Amino acid sequence: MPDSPQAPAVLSVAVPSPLRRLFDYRPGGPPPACGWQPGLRVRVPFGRRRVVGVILECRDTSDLALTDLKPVEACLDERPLPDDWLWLCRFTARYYQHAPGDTLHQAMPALLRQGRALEARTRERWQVTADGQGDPVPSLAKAPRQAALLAMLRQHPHGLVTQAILAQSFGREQLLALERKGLVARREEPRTASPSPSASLLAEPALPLNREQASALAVLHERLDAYHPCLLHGVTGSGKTEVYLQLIEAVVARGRQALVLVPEIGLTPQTLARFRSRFRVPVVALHSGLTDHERLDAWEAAASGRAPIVIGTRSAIFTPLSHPGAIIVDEEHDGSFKQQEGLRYHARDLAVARAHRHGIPLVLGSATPSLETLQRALAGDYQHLRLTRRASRHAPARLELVDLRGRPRRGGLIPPVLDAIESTLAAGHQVLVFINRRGFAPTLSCHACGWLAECDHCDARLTLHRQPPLLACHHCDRRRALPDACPDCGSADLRPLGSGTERTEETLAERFPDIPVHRIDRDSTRRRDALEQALTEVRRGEPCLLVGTQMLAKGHHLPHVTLVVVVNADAGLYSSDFRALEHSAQLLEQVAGRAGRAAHPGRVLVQTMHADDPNLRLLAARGYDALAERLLEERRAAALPPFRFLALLRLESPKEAAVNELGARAAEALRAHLDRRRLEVDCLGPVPAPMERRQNRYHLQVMLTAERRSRLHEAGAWLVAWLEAEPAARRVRWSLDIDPQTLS
DNA sequence: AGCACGCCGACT
DNA sequence: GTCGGCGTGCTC
Repeated sequence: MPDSPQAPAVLSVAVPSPLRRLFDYRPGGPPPACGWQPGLRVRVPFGRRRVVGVILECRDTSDLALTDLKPVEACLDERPLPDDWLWLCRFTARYYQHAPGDTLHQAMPALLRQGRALEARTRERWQVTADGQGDPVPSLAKAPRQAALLAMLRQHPHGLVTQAILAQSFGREQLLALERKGLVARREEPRTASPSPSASLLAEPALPLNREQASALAVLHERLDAYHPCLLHGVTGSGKTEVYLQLIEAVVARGRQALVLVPEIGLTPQTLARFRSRFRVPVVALHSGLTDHERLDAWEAAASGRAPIVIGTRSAIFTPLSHPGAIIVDEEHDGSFKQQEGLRYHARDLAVARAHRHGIPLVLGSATPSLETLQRALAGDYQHLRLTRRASRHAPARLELVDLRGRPRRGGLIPPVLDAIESTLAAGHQVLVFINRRGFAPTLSCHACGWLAECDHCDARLTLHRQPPLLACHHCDRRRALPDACPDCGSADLRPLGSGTERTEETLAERFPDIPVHRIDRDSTRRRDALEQALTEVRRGEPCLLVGTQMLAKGHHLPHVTLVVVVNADAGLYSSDFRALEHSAQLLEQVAGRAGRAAHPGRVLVQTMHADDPNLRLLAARGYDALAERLLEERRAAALPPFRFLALLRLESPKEAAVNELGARAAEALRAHLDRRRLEVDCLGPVPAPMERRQNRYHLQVMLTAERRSRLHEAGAWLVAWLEAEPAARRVRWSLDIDPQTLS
């Protein structure tokens, strides 16, 4: 069949490939009923393969001769993919200078990538017919199970789905028999049921708000129809979630959808339960545990508008919404919102762009906002909503600095701290010991010659583990057996150096033999549900010790903990990464927030070798907000983000010479271009990355900084084009990281 | 990224 | 004689 008269001559298609351009095809196969349009998936020949691509442009001409274009094999959709989704993908590809095809591909559920149709899977719902309502039903006199089934279905005016019926130990044959007799009827419905219009929205009443919460909510309610970015800046325990819930209520009541982004470790069964128990409408969760089919169902339910509330981690920002009403980013400062490889997007920043595009409210929530967000709030770009009151009657715990210098340590802890732990346990409370290294000890050393166990693939020490006993590199997968003697001098006097979670756990178990010690780190929680199990145990409230890494710092509600100990606060103090102190302060404040949330006030003991450090002292004396303001002044003075924009070219190769040469040539070429074009962009480097050798690959970076984002963008685009044209760049892995989150 | 082509080393 | 190492080139 010939194409309709208005069919375009050329379709520009984004194909799954790292190439930063589109490929032109001629229309082919049966044309879609809606006509050729951007957003339609097509199967196309590409090289020697057949791939699924997305039409991005319909044109009349191509740079190539029309006869050189291959025809599309088939159109896979009846309607284009959602246009808000398409817009976001194109925005993302442009902003992060990433290949359009790869961007679209990553933002799509796996089944759509494979060419499956975008349609809701259905299930059957069974309802009693008018005939079935008649009483008694004579045809069931000799069929007691069918009669019982009919009686059960009569209890449910909205009917029951097959699965629920089979779960009541009725058989499919009984259903079919009732159907043949015209007593029940079935109908198909999507897996994610539409909210029934009659039912009330809330399944349980909203909680009362304090004055601050109420005024924050009032501000949000005022402008539900416009782009309205807000920082919800609330201390731990101040009730941010209740504000989210009541905002969502207002959004859903207006027939709109709410999208909630949470950090990777924040999508716990508790969080989800809190949302699900509040609302009578479906809450769709997007997490790593879903099957491909479930993910597609969720995507379709969001795109069709049947899912009024969508909650998920970073990648959920790419969920299409037919009736967007608000976007909420909880713990907006959390590092997991930034993807650290491939398409290096920041979900929080995309949330800003998306809310702006849709003209809807955006809530960025945090107790310890990122300096980027805080600066925008202070400058008035975002509305600054503060929640300063905690639900419990206690003021947030202050950090008490404990000087480590010249004190003997056991398992990383000094005697007065051990004493404080002892008296807390004696009072019947729980103690959380936070330590930022897992394993038994950060490394193994020879007491005779000073040898240190080092990885041969990375510029890093090997970590000593006890269970099982081995030396492991935390930067690659390298594992080594424990040596009996020093490989350098033969001495048998090998000793652990420093403490990790395992050693602190061991020390505490020895010192407090009657008290259970729960260790929470990546190793101890590798088994599924191990974390939830331990936390359930802890929530029972018996005195116990918790030893753990960052995993313990975030979110978990631990009402019986009244003492928090930070084994070493010094990691971020003197780092070469200008964001290290910000991240470190956020973590300390989060850890401190675990103390004393219920009936008892809390204490936070922070061990440090730098008890005189002015930043640490400011944090301890006046809290995160005061330190953040000082850090902002430092950033302004040093011309660093958020007062200047950054992009980082990362280069990596097993061959040291190859990265060094390419890095030098790229920086040189870029600097020449910047001079020529008088672009107000600075180029620094190349410099080796903080850990130059990782997994036997050499890492190098070139940094671009600019006061104006458009200039940075222009320079980045030029650099990418230069690298794509450069043959030597094909032997080195490189990526341009826009708004890098860390410099490592 | 795939995927092929092509041109040199140790095996059935 | 060929299986296979990874350099090079291409994808409408």
